[in-house]
Amino acid sequence: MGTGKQQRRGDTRQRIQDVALELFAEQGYEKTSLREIAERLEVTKAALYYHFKTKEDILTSIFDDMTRPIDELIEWGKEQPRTLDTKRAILTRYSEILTNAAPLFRFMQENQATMRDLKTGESFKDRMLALLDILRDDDPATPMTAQVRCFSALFTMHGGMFVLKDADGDPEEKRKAILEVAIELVTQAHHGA
Amino acid sequence: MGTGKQQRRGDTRQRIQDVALELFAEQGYEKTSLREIAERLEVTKAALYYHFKTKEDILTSIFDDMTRPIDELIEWGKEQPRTLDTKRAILTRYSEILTNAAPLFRFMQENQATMRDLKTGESFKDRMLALLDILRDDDPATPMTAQVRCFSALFTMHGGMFVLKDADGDPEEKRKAILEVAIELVTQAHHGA
Amino acid sequence: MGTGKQQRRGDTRQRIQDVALELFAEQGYEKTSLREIAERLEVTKAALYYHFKTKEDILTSIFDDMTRPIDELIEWGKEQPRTLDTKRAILTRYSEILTNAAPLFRFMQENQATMRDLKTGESFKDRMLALLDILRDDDPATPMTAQVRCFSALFTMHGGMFVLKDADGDPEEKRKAILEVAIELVTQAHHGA
Amino acid sequence: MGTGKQQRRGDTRQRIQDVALELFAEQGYEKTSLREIAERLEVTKAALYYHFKTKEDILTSIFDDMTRPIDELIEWGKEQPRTLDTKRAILTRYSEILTNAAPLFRFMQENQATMRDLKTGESFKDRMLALLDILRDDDPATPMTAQVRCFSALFTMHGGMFVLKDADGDPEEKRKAILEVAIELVTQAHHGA
DNA sequence: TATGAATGAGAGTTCATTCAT
DNA sequence: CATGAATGAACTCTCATTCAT
Repeated sequence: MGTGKQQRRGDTRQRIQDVALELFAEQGYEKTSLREIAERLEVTKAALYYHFKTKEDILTSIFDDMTRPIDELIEWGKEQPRTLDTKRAILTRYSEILTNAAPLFRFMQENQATMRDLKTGESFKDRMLALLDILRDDDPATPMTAQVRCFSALFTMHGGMFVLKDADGDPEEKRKAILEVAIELVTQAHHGA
Repeated sequence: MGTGKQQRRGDTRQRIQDVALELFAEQGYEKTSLREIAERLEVTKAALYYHFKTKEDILTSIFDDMTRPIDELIEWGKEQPRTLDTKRAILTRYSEILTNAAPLFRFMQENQATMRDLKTGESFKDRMLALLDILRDDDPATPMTAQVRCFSALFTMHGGMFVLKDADGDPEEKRKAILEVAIELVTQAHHGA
Repeated sequence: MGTGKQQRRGDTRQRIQDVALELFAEQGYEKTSLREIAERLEVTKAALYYHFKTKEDILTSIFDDMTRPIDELIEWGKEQPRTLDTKRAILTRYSEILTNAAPLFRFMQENQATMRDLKTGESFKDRMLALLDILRDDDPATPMTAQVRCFSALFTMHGGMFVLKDADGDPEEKRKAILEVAIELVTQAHHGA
Repeated sequence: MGTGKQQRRGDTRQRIQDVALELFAEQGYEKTSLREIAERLEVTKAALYYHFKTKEDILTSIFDDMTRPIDELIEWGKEQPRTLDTKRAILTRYSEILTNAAPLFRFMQENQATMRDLKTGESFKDRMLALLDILRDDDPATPMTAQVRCFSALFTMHGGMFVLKDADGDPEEKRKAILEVAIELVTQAHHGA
């Protein structure tokens, strides 16, 4: 209904990011060619290069926009006392972040090999470790199982998103169940288990 | 001398699989070219095609060899009563399988996007679901959290492998800690939590 | 402050030529992109097209400005008697022209393949032949060696510029030595050797 | 007459070098695309990559074959006494080398900007300097003009090839004239002029 | 006097794959 | 049991150029 090329002006950069993430998540980073992205947008490949310096740059730019909430969460977490309440809050907020940026996290989950040699991947790993640092206690007496529980909580949340995608049931209910289990894991760890 | 090309006769097929898995795990499936594999083996690309029909075929053959233990485990599990002991045994044996074929599972973990459109990937996913089916009870009254706990157990074991790779501590100890947490999760699920 | 964009007004055309010649001489014509030129000037590529019709046009314009002295020299030379003194004067003045427009001549020296299919290149070659015509005598009895000596004189002057650039010694002294040899070559030619 | 694809087997590498040099000399290195080379040979671009690792590698391989005579000449020259006879012999033999590999030297002459950032170019420059070192005397009292005469001799020979290409007269006669002038220049230099 | 946005053509390069020998 | 030679399709990326604003 008239939303043709007119409305597109000025938002091309954004549209590239959207379509790219869509395809990256759908097919993987390596298997998605710039030709595909361009075709789906009905622009030329060269147009992509007007807005982004390289293919990797497209991906990076998507991350930059979407990982800001995580950085804020980490910063906030670092300033809080290491209480169980803090940890619960971290997980709760992280669960929301995950939900809001689901395609991006699905992409990461499924393209770890690719992420590994992208600068962006490296920095994301650092963020995860920072979150882990907040969840677990630095006490050297902390048993190994407690550490396992903590990363298990994180993994459960990440994995849950797209595993339960296929399962039946209300998405919101599923999300809450995942969060609940994650919180429980961290709670046990907090109590030294 | 003597360990040169002489000894190599006849085991080329095996050597291709070894090197291929090594590289696939290291760099990802898409980013590993047949040229690289051939070069590292000091044979020509064409030689690979004598032993395998396609690139995908190399990967598939590796899986065929290595997933047999899982199939046996599933078959065994299906015939057992759905007791907690059975589930514990499943997890314990699965932990060993994972350890024995670590590079392969690391590969799967990091190349999910690739796995998705390989026939092999599909069938592996089926195996995972079969395992899940044994771990969780089919009772429709089973709460969602119980289901989450089950796949969380599986995810924890998968993820643990290469997350704890970087962490300090004795590998065997780490493996046991992971298994312990996984069993606990399934136990809770078994009790309807 | 004050030497910023303010002072630049109106001399953009000149600045483009300067930067372009700089880069053309440094990297060659083909390997210098308009993007580079624009970036170094902190303007957009499109701005270049406001001032010049094509890339080649930029180069041509530089030549037009800088080859005028040569045209004047040729014109002057044609009107003079073909004495040895005239030839000496030609070489002396040409040596000065070369020194004043060193980057341009370095560019030509090193980009002959490019020059060949530029209209400008063709016309420059004509100029060289015109100079040669003045230096050598048209007498059909002139031995081949005399002709060789004449173009050798020209070549020596051209090549000297950037060969001796690396050598040690005072630049002005080197220039004089080159001129001296060139004059000697033409002198010998003039005397029929 | 039956010299179709049959005869071509096994000499593809050589044919690529031949055609490449032909085109490089004709149009310049940058302006010659691999597509052109491939088309003229009636093979695909990929075939070129079977025989050579990169475009630059094609050029390098041509040089490797053709500069061997120069290396031998330099080696020979270094072992000789620095007499005038030696220098004359150097020039004479160099003149023959130049004639035999005329297209290559024409290419170098006209693509100096390109040569400059090729490893091959660097090493060729070294060879020229080595030749110069033999021609000129290391005596610090040697006047600048003597040095100029020496490189002028070399330049004259290089330049002569393709300048006199257009001129009228017997090629062999022209070559001899050039050689004569070059020898004279070096002779004068040798006598301290 | 310039810019922002885009294009079409083409570059060099790599890939999985084939097949006669 | 393997190689040498080649292909076709695709890739990422760069270029000179255009044009409405």
